[in-house]
Amino acid sequence: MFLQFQIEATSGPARVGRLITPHGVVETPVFMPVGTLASVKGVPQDLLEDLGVQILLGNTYHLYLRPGVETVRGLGGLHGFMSWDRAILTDSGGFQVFSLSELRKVTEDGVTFRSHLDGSSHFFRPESAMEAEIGLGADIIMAFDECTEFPAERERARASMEMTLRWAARSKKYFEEHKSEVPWASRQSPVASRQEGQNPVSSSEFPVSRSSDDSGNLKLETRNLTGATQSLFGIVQGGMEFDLRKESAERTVEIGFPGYAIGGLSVGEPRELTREVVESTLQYLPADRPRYLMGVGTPEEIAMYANMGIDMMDCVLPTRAARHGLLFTSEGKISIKQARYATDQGPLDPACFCRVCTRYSRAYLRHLYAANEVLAQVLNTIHNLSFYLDTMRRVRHSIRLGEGARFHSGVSSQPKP
RNA sequence: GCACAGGUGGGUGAGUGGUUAAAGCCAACAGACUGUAAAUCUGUCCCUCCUAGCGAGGUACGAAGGUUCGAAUCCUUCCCUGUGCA
Repeated sequence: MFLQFQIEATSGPARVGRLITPHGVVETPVFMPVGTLASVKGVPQDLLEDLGVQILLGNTYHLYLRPGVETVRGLGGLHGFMSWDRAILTDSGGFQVFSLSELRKVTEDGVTFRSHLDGSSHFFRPESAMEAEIGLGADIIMAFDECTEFPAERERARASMEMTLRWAARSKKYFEEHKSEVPWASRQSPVASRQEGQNPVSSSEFPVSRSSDDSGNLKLETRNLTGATQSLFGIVQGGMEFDLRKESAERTVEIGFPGYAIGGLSVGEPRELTREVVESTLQYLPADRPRYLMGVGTPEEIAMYANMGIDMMDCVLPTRAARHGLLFTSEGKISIKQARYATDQGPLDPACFCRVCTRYSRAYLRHLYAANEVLAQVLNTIHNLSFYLDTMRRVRHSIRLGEGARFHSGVSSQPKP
């Protein structure tokens, strides 16, 4: 097993650690920006590196539909395709079993989706999802699960959980038999750039040099990945039933994975219930493995869950909300479209030192949004991601200081001068 | 000056006798967004009042008159705009 998880400090249930993947180190607790279609909408990869992003999400279902797994594989897997040499995690498509409920049919064997792009029919089963995730070549891949809808009757939640468990075992079996087929197995990790020797922001432990060859193609340089494989994480389900969560956790752990995710949350339930389910589930997940809470949350929530012992989180909220004009700041949420900001010369968040807050006024950001300029989406997304990443930096810092139990969110937790 | 074509709510633009305070789109103003079918979606968008409702009044389709039980819609005159001809 290539993935290593080192816990460096703890504070109560919270821990700070390092997740060592084939494509670099991820400091945990971590917030992982979502790049469903091999792109964090609006933000180029070099900027993500500047922001300190160490791991990105991609989505198997979406990439399978377009551009297609074999296309991505042929271009060096996701890392090579999107020119991102840091870690990547792919979701299996399990969430789409939930979110595309109008377009799918679930059976024991798998799920038939009708493509939201062209209506064509596609069948996903644990084995084919694994095949796709192996082809995409992320560092961490997720088992194919059924994200149980909310609300769900207890018996429905149980049946769904049982199926996810069977699918988890099938996922693992297929993965173990085929994990050597990852695009970068016993080969070079393809990462491309046209500039030689210029990689000023890379924090990778495996420096990657970049150049183009005589044919003008991007030359694929290298980190040594000999023997490296992907890591498959299991996913706990069980609806909002505490005992089902416990059973799902224990039986998933029994199957055995290098990391465990808590899924099936943030599907419309009250936020307080989310917290209770997470809290009740965490105790059944092994302390020496990374714990990943899927689909969460607001800045306050990611700080809270990190302090409860969650190591990894992802959420579309910062990126989607940014594109819709909702910005997270140390003073709360700001809807930059509001008329009140039309002549506001102040920075978006006076306590934030991101490249947006240190350069542009609220009036300008509001204008960009109102004028429907693409730059509005870019700048708003950069700010929100910066705010989320700052939030996690502060959380990690406070855990190291033994203050993990304290509540931290974004720059507001910074001591005021 | 003559001949056509027009003048509708912030804009655009439907509507050509009653279910029209007047479609749709845009703008404007709010709100939502949590493993991305999301640069999306929802609401408000003439004024006043309240018991806040497919509520009550009042204004309103260039202007003024008229026909009609009833007019943005039909008629008359006037004003204005565009195009063509003088």
